[in-house]
Amino acid sequence: MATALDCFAIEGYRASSMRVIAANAGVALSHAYYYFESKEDIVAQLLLNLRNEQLRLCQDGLDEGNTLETNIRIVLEAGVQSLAPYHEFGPAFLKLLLSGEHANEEVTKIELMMWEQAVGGARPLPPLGIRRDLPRFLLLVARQVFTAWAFDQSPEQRRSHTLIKNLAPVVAKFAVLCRLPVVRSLFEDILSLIDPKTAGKMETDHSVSSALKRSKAS
Amino acid sequence: MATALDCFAIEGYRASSMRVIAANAGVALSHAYYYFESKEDIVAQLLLNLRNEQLRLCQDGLDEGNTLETNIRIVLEAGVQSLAPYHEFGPAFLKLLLSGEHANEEVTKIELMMWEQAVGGARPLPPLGIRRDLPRFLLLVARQVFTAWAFDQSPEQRRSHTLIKNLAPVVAKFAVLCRLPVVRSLFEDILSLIDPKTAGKMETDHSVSSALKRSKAS
DNA sequence: TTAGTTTTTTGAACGCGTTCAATAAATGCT
DNA sequence: AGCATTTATTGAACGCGTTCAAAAAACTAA
Repeated sequence: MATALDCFAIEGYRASSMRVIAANAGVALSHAYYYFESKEDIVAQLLLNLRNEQLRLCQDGLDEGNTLETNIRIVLEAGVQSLAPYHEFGPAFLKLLLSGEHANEEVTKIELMMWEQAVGGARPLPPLGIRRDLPRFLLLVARQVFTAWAFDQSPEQRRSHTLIKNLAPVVAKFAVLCRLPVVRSLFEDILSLIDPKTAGKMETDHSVSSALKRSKAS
Repeated sequence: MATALDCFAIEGYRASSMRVIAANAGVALSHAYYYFESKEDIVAQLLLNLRNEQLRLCQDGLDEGNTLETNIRIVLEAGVQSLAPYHEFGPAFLKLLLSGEHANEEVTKIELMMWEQAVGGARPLPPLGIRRDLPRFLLLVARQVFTAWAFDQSPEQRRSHTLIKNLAPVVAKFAVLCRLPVVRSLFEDILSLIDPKTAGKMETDHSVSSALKRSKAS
């Protein structure tokens, strides 16, 4: 594992074939598959390591009574900072996360933990009504930033940094606006979209007509 | 090309290796690379074909004075419907779109065209202030739905259909809420995030205060 | 017709991720 | 000790996407 990570860091993704990693570790190619199920497996472990580093990186900045906006920036910046040396892994990371396989539950757990700290440590505290769900929403936003970062071809991923800088105040502002009932219900609608709780019980196409009726009624 | 698409439709993605496609077309393997730069190239053309089919599919439903919500649903549903036979291509499609390579500009053009029709043909018309930018915003939303669809493992991608059904009213509602200045500025902030027009000249964090001031002033 | 040039088409090879039957080494049991 | 069984390690192979120099065919000009 250590050899694989070194290999990744030094030689890069494309150059770090299974053969190269195995050779650098002094074992046969096929022996690598005795320890790892696949190459994706190694990438998954790398991502987990990097998320732990992100957690460590941003732990200092949080819990100091910052603005929510500042905390959002701290977490996101720690993310791109820890991932920066492995930017070429971006698409592979993304595929891993989106496909929902491997041990990405652990990754999600770490990410959620960070966002809970970011929300809980923010002063002033976000509106009470959304305080509980805000971390999950921020996780969603962060995944979006991650997607943008993964394919960011600008030098040193400048565009991703700019995105973070501009996105943080928007999200923080949105959180504040959630005090207004209209915005608040929007927030809840968005969150309810991603959870599979109400999945798989409607059958007919009555939804079309009902949608028409509803929009006419309102 | 026709053989390749047939192959994709009949045998599926994984089974349709370059060798199989070439054999089915009655040519040598290397000859396929005389016509296509890579396998990704074929996938790109397939996606373009499917977007054209989506355009054709939803052309009937639009331009009939539907609600914006209905139009959103029509376009999104036409999307998943046309893509359904090629669901296993999802990750490949996604990588193609996100990496911004190949002829995906043409794909984006078609998508934008559909959203312009969806917005322009909606009755009542969306708020004047956002009418011009709404298509681009909807394109953004659609890409998000596409991402979810690509990795949707539920039978017949039910979850994606549910997502569309629930998402459409939320987005339509958001569009209506854009009459409120606070929500409207949120909308503009989000849109300004994705365009690289204001990229690489801001240094200070004045954007925070300006955003707050704007929401207070309005 | 013939020679030269461009366009099509091919076979063979490369490195990749992955699999598998086989051997070698370590371990447990009596 | 010796044998049996589990664990570690290997070499060889498979199919994949891709490349490339060279052969075949088609075309052009004298």
